Amino acid sequence: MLSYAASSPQPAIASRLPAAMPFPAALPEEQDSWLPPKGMRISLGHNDALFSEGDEARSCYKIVSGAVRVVKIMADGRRYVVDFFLPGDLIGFDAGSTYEFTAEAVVDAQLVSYPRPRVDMALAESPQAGRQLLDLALRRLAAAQSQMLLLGRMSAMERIATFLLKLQRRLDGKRPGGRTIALAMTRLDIADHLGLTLETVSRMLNQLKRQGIIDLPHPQHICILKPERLRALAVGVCD
Amino acid sequence: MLSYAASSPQPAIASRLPAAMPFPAALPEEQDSWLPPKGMRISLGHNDALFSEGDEARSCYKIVSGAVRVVKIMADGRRYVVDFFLPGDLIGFDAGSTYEFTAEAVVDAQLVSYPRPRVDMALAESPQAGRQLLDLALRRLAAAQSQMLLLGRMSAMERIATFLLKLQRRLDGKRPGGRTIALAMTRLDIADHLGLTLETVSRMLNQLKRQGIIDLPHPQHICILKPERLRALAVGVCD
DNA sequence: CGCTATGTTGACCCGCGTCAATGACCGTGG
DNA sequence: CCACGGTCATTGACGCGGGTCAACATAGCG
Repeated sequence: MLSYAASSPQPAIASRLPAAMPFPAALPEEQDSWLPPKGMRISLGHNDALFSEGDEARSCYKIVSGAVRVVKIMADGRRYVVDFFLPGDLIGFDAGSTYEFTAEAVVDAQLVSYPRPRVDMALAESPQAGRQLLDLALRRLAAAQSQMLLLGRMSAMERIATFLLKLQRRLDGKRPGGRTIALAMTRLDIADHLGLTLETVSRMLNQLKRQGIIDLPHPQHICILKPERLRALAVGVCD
Repeated sequence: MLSYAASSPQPAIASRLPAAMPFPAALPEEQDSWLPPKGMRISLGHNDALFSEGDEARSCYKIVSGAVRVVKIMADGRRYVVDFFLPGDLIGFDAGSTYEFTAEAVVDAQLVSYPRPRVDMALAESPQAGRQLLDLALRRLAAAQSQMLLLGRMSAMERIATFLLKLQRRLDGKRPGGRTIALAMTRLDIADHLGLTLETVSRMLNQLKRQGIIDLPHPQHICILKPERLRALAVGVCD
């Protein structure tokens, strides 16, 4: 069983220039015009923690660049990656008084922080602000439910195929047309998100490559050659 | 692979008297005082569908008595039970214009329906109504996330133990003190909720019985004899 | 009473986890 | 520029947890 050394708990405030930026800069993705106009800028380095399970929830954050993963960890070190957050995504708005999971930068990332009192004020003022936040929560809930179907009932190959397609659609909104996915996360991150092991993820990806369905020019770059076959695999048409 | 014959799609409006009522009558569980005062009463018989995936979302519902399961079904018949809903619970409030899963009565059930236009009106009027609905959505989201950890990373025994403890806590709020859980759902329902098979659920329950941790006086009744040992199993202390 | 739905139990097997060895890549310092 | 060490990915061998299949038990229910 793996255990994960907790990286330094305090966020690295020191600014860094991201060397390689696998994800494009933010577009105004989610409807969050209701947020307070200006928040404090935060820079995180590779694997830095933004907050940890149990921390007092002081702020919520919007990703500007890079990528963040949200993880839950069991007592014995088993890890589950609840979700990956990309530029434009809002994170931590669903916490009560305390965060119930840990957030870490997958790669160097820039965020904007919105103190919760400020957010609550904005919610109290604008009637449709609450509505938009509710809609966001409901979208997250729907996504969580289809992830439960994936974890509960899909084979390894179906999970991988579903993940790749979903990731492509997400990135397509930002940088449309690209058939090549620039992966920010490692095989282990993907495995912990899909309820698999990193070996299984690697095997499935290379099996897809051998079948000519995807290409792997670089470990972190996945090129989808035959989306329709991937779609068939995601629905369970065998091999 | 099992396939599930779709029961008659239209809800059985004909009233029935529930013969055995495994769940107690509703208490004012969730804070939903903001709901319109009176909604239409609905009675469902065993396995009747309340609504199906793809139906136009006209209403949301509150369970008065009985139990309802919410399921997602894959093209080839694989099934996942997203959640079970007990008296006091609100169902269908998270739908967009159309339901994205099917709701069926586990046992005979009574519900109250609230037409969505009526609900939207209540939301527009009261400022804290929206806040309470948001809180409800966020509680559901948190529950979904811990279910993902269960599905992605827990062994069969850990899933069963976690499920039993969670179910007991839920029922305890309504009928406190009881060490015996009156199960409304079958082994298949439980299996489809935990990402297992009905045989595995049966084996694990009987293994717990052999170890003296629970008793099974009747297939639908589970008596928790040693909650602390169950709690240990849920966290992963082996056997 | 028999019919049907549900639950139990055993035998077998396979998909994926586990363990281990090797390879590719990258930043760092000599 | 290259040697070195660390991280990540790949690949193979092997085993096990839980899925699959099948037989039988039990319990409501007409």
